[in-house]
This record gives sequence, C-alpha cells and structure tokens, in this order.
Amino acid sequence: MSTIGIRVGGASKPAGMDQHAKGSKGRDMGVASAADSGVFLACKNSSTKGTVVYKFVLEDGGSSGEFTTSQGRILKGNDLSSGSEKYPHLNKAEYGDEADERTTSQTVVLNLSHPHCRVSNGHEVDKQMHLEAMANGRQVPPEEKYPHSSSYIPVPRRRKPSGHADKEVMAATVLTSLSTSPLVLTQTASAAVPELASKGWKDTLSTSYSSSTSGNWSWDTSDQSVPSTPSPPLSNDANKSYLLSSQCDDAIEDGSGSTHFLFEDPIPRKRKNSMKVMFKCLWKNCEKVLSTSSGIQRHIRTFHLGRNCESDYSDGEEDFYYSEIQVNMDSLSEGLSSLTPTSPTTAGPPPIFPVSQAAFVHRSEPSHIIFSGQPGRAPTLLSQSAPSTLCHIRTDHAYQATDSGSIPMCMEQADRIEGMGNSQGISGPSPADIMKGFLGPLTQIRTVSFGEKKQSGSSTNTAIVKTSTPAAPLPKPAPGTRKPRGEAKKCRKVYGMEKRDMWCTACRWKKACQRFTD
DNA sequence: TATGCCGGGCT
DNA sequence: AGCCCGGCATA
Repeated sequence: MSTIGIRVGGASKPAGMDQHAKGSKGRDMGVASAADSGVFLACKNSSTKGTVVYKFVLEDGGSSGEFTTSQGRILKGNDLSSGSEKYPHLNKAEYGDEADERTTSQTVVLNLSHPHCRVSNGHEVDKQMHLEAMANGRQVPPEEKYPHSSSYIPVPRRRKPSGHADKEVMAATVLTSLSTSPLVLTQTASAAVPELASKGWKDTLSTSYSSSTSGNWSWDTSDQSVPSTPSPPLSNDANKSYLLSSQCDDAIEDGSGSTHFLFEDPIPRKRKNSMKVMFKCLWKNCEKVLSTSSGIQRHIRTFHLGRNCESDYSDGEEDFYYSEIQVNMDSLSEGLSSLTPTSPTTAGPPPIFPVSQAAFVHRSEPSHIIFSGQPGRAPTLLSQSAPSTLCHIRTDHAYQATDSGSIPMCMEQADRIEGMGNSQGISGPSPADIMKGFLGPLTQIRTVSFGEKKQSGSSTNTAIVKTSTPAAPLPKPAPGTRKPRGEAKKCRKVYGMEKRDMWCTACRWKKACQRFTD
C-alpha cells in the first residue's frame, strides 16, 4: 500500500502518514516535495498488497475541491472533516484561515485502486491515475490488493465497472483544482481526460498502456527495466531516489507480488508483435498459462510444490515444470491480449539454481520438459547427477566382495559431494578430488564405471561420472596412500611362482589376496 | 628387490 | 565379469 500525502500550501511532510499504511511493512518509497509550488507529495510504499492510498492534506481550507467517496458521498472543501478526526495529529497550525478547527487538518484518503502513481519531479501524482475518492478507513478489498512499485502502479485484476470512472474523473478534477502547481494541474487534467492528455506525455506512454472507455490505465511493472519502455519525464533527484528505491523494492518483491499480479491480471498493453511467449504449466491436470517465467514459477512453487508463496526462494525446480509456448495474441481474447511478455526479470540470464534437478528425476513429472530457453542446461547432466536411490557396494571383482573397505554411501552424502563439485566451477578441484578429500582415512573408495570405455572419455566426463558415484562414504586414506600390506602370507609365497595355478584368483590377477586375508 | 595390490585395459 | 598387467608402495 502506498500513501501519498499531498499538502497544498506547505512543504513539510505530514506527520503520521505511516498510520495509513496499516499492516504494512512500511517502506518509505520516497518523499518528494516542491516547496515552491506548494505541493507536497510523499509516497509511501509497503509490501502489503493493497491499494494505494493517497492522503491529501488540504492546507488550503478554502479550496473548492470535491472528493467523491466510495459511497458516493461528495466531500467538499470544508466537508472533509473525517480526515481530521482520524488524523488529529496533523498539524492544524499549518492551515490557514480555517474557521472550524475540525477542518483545519483535512485529510482525505483517496483509494487509488489502480493509479499510475508516477511521481514526477515531486509534483504530481500521475495524471493517469484513477482516483477513487473515499472516506478514511475504508477497508481495501482483498482482490484489489496487489504489490507494486511506487513508480508504476498496475491495474488490478478486477476493475470496477465504468461507473467508477466518473468518480475517478471527479477526484482527478479535485486534484487539479487543489494544486497550485502548473505541472500538477496539467497532468492531473490529463488524467481526467486521457484522450486529451498532453501529447508529450501520451506519446511516451503510448507503448506501455492502452486506453479503454473505462479509463483503465496501467503500467507493466515488469517493464521498468526495459529500456524500450517509455517513461514519463523524470528529472529531479528526489524522483530519482524515489525510483531507485522503488526498483529496489521491486527487486525484493519480484516474483512474489508484482509478477503474480502481472500474470493473472490482464493488462492492456500495446503490443508490437502478435506472437507472444507464454509459459504453460506442465503439471498434471494443470493448464495454467502465464505470460512470464517468474509467474509460472511462482504458480508452480505455490500451487504444485506447496511452498510458501511469500517466500521468493527458488531452487529452480519450477523450471522443469513449465514450458515456453508461442501464442498468437491475435487469436486470443481481448483480455489475454493484454498479457505482458516475458518480464525483464526473466529475460536476463537464467538464475543459477543449486543442484535440485535430482528432485525432478524423482518426481513423476511430464516427460516433455522444455528447458525454457536455457541451452546450457543439458538434460544429460540431469540424468547423470541424479543420485541413485540405492546405496550399493561396488567392487571391481568378485574376489573383492568380501572386502570390508567398501561401504555404502548414502544419497545425502553423495548429493553433498555432488553439490560441492558443482559449486567449484571449472577451475576448481575436480569432484573426484573433492570426493577423495571428503573421505576419511580408513576405507577405500571405488568408483563405479558407467561404461567400459570410461577411460577413453575426457577427464571432465570421468570426473562427472565419478562424482555421481554413490559409493563408499567413509573415510579413505589420502590419495596415494595404500592399505597397509597384510602380515599374512599370500598365495605367491605359499605356493610360489611354480604353482601359480594354485593361487587364488586375486593373487593371480595381482589383486589383494582373497585366500590369505589379514 | 620381492611382494602386495591398486588402477585400469582388454575381451 | 573375467582376465591381465603397469606401476606404485611397502617390507
């Protein structure tokens, strides 16, 4: 929830603004003020998925502004007493010649359910915003609660009917009348009549929103980092810091709120290409199609993996449960046509996920896995890295079956070693070396051969094969050290070279004697 | 140096 | 898997 306080005639931040952000985490998104223009804007952003609430402190008690409340009540000028009752802490002294003390601190909370709260130059609330003037204390409907950045406030999923627009227009008109800043006035006026918006503004915005008769406007929050996305003119430092903080906030909340909003809420948006990349959930009996990978990941994480939706942690497992699909947007309905393409958060390099592919192997997942345009992720690695569910003893030869040195390695340990190997990178020690170092001094470790020609392969492949060996976990002597020679006589000594045929097989094969063990 | 045997190649 | 051997460590 964002709270913007607009103080007409003053330049100081209204006190107690945070109290509007009830239940929020209360991140300050920035405060912009223009003392010269007499307009004060303070934008408060919190992670609470809710409606932006603008608090207008009318220092100009004589202003003729009107606010249409959600109940249809029109709050005029001095009639805005409800705010003063709820926010008595506001400094009434800042008000001018207001006769009634109750109205000296006039606060109106405007429920901007889907405004484009672009605070530009610290002067304005974006002219495109929809103002739902409302009385204080109105509970925001849950369906209207969406996370957003303060720089871009997207349109919620369910918009109110067109009858809403009138209120919005009225509220915008009030803003216009209340503001003495020419800039605010101009831009607010354009909010009231989008079709007549100043060309400069609209031109820059034309590619990021589309208009409708209901006056619904939106920005795709995911487009903030897209260079091609136009943005309203921003110049002053206050706004810069504002945007910086807002983007930072987006980064924090990315994948949790904004993406969720983006993919489940059709957002009118001008598109240049009819073909869109969509992401389809491959989970059984789930045909969910979202427009961004982060959204589908979140969907999978939340609905299929049963993970906490509040947690943005992703181990990448969701990657394997969805696929990219090309969608001809022209064939889609109007609502779908507004879905946004892949968000910039997913347009970049794929996130580096820890070794979790194994989880996929063990799940009965769709077989037609598409790696979401991540060519570097070879399926072969998946299968190779998949730990065996069986911990078995591996001996090279039958005569070694009685060797007590080979001890099963549990899967967990194998995975740990595997992960270590992966984290080392190419230049690091080979997984095999790590494995050796990991093992202790008492037991041997034998590698499992996945093919008789394993030696002919490259060293890298060999290392991989060895890494996935679920072999003996117990300590092994450091590389190069051997098991101490047994004290017992061996076949060679007993029978001599002349009777080599009497040797045990192991001795004949120059292996550890199986007959005369220590 | 002889011995034990590991690691690995070949079939 | 069975067989074999190069090579290393150790006695």
